[in-house]
Amino acid sequence: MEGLERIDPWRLRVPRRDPMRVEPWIYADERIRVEEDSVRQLQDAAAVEGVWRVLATPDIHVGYGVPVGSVVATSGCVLPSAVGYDINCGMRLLATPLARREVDVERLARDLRREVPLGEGKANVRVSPGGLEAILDRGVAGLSEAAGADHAAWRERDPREEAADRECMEDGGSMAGDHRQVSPRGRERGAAQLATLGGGNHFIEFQEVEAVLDTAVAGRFGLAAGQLLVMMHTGSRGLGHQVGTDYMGLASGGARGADRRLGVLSLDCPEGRSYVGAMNAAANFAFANRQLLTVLVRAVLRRHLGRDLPVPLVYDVPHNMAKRERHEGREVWVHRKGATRAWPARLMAGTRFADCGQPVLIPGSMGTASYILVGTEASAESLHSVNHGAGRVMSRSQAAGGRHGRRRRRGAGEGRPAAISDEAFREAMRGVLLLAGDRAAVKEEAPQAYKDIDAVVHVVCEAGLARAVARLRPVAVLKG
DNA sequence: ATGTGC
Repeated sequence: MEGLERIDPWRLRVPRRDPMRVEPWIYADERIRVEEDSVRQLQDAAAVEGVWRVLATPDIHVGYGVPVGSVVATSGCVLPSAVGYDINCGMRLLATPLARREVDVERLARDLRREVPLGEGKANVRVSPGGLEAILDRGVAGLSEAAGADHAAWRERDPREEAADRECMEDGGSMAGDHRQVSPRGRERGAAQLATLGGGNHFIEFQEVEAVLDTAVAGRFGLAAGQLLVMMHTGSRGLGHQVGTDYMGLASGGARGADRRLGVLSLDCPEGRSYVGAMNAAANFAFANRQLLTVLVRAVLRRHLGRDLPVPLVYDVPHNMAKRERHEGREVWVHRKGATRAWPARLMAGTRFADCGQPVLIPGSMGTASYILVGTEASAESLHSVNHGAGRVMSRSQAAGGRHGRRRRRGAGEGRPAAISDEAFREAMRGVLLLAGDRAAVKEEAPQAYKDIDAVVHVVCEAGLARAVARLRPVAVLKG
């Protein structure tokens, strides 16, 4: 793209000019498409008060104010639009001890579909107001206090298993949340939404380990070729969305640059500290959501494959979150929006990953491979961050030809790339069982609407930010 | 992403 300067085969520079305060860079090679509008968003983010670093991963694409696939570090303030609406949207991977070929995956997937509401606006587990407060304040650690929900996802929890699970979650599945900073409307939206999947790119997928790329680390993560895994991708649902809406609105009042969406909240003011409490509360809700979905997944696996089947959690990683971290000797707020923390062994001291580094879970698009990576010391240059997925190349309406393909516009719509045909979609999904909550909407997530995950992962590995541990192949996918 | 938009 014009205006970008190539640093080396894996890095592009966005030259600094007024009013930018810092110079962003992008991890991308010649195969990675970088939209002009997403570069403009990086330039705008680089002009925000208090900004210290701006960088983008190869899955970069346009987001609300700040691109998805970006890392923005600030000092003294937070930037809610650099976290986005789906606070603590993240990935979780469960391992089974079984080979995919010895399991009837289709039966499992169809059974799980009956347990998990798919799509937007769905409800499942309802908790009391006090129970919700415990979850918002302590995440997975608050689940045992939030007793009383009459639901299988609650009754079938195993406290010992849950304690072991917490050792395999970023921040132990528990941030310093403050339920009082979540608006009543946000709490209402979340009250009955635990153990739901949501829509868009969220999924639960049965996968097979197709290739082990680092035998030693894969062994440490409990992964071996041919193994059946369950991966999930979901976040904080309507509750997190409401937190994002409330605080982006609050921050926009003080926005100084061209884009009103890029308002910051100073941590010297109550509003900034409130956002941190509310964001952490929403993050806790998302951790609890993935935990209760895990209970349902385990219940289905055990019903079919044996009551005592071990189904350990490999790891749980957020990819939309702001966290206070120490980088290059200073305390900064690292906002990862569609970017995943990738800590090397040294930074995992005191955890069960102290000898190998943090598992990094990278989904491809629907119907394509996913990857397990591990962080490296060299990822310090990206503030220990990698991509979060493949990244869009087509908007939703573009992929489906209008909202769910129903609206086919003439005139203004002419000249834009053609929508994905039903035949091309079927071909791309060949060999993968697709169970979709909304048959029309699912085409918005077609593989063709996304970048090539192999190319994206290639860049972060070649740039030295992570090492590839395993490549996973989808077998059956549940979508919203 | 989202009880989905002018």
